[in-house]
Amino acid sequence: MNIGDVASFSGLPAKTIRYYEDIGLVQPLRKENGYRTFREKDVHKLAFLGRARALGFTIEDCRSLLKLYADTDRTSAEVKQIAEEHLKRIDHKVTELTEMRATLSHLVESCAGDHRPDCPILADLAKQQTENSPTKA
Amino acid sequence: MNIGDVASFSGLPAKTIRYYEDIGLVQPLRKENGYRTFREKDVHKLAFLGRARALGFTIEDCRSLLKLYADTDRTSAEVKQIAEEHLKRIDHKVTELTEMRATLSHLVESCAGDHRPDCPILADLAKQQTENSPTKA
DNA sequence: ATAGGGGTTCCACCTGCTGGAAGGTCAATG
DNA sequence: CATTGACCTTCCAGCAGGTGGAACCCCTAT
Repeated sequence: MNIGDVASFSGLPAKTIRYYEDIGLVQPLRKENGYRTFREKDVHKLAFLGRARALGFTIEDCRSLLKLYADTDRTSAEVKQIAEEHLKRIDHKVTELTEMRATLSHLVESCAGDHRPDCPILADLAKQQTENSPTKA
Repeated sequence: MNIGDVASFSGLPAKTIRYYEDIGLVQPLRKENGYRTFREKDVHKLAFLGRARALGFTIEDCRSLLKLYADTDRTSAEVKQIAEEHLKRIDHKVTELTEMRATLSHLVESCAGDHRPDCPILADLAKQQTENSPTKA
């Protein structure tokens, strides 16, 4: 299978597939002419990657998951741990976004959005506040 | 005010402040010795930036917001539009994450997480599926 | 004089691709 | 047999939004 076929089959752009080879996630063979040849298992791996990425796993997570997938001596605990950590990351992000959303939608609602310059959104962004604790540089 | 003072005052790392100067968000003066000197208004701008970034606005949004802030001929409609677009982005992201979360937590729950290798998480990631529509390369 | 805690620049790296240039290959057509 | 067009290849640059580090200067206190 050439990369184009794999791309349409897996839903991943050819560029991404090449990138995945670059970072060592898949190892397709090469034909005489230099073209990549993807075996069943390569295609399967790429589909796996596509699904894992769609669930938001990082590339490093994917690497670990693929390793575990290939390792019949794995324990499901190892897999679950990765998934749970990822779940935590997702929850964290959602919380963050939800807080932003709350503040922002409040501001948006209070803004007339007309021809006048007065704007509570800008006012809020500009308002003086008590000193922040410094973030580590 | 030196950069360190501004950093602890605004809560932004010095590195970030330099970066913001680099991309033209703030224009501190320079002392004879090359040190940056931040005026009231620079510090104010940086605080503004810190708050806008904390609400998730992109740097380009921040640039626009600062411009509007400085422009007394602005209309609140212009500001509101930026905020509303950002709100939409946030909602989109939350939806995305929530869907991931649903799938993922379902998988995590179904996984024993013990010493055995059988794992529904891996099984799901590996499962054969109907052909995807190709993503544009 | 020296030590430390500022500051400066510049360059590389992070994540996860994506775009584009410059070129090789292959199958089909004129 | 030449050419066209759709493939494929590599490599380099760039996106966002910083962050880390090296190598160096500056200022104050001891």
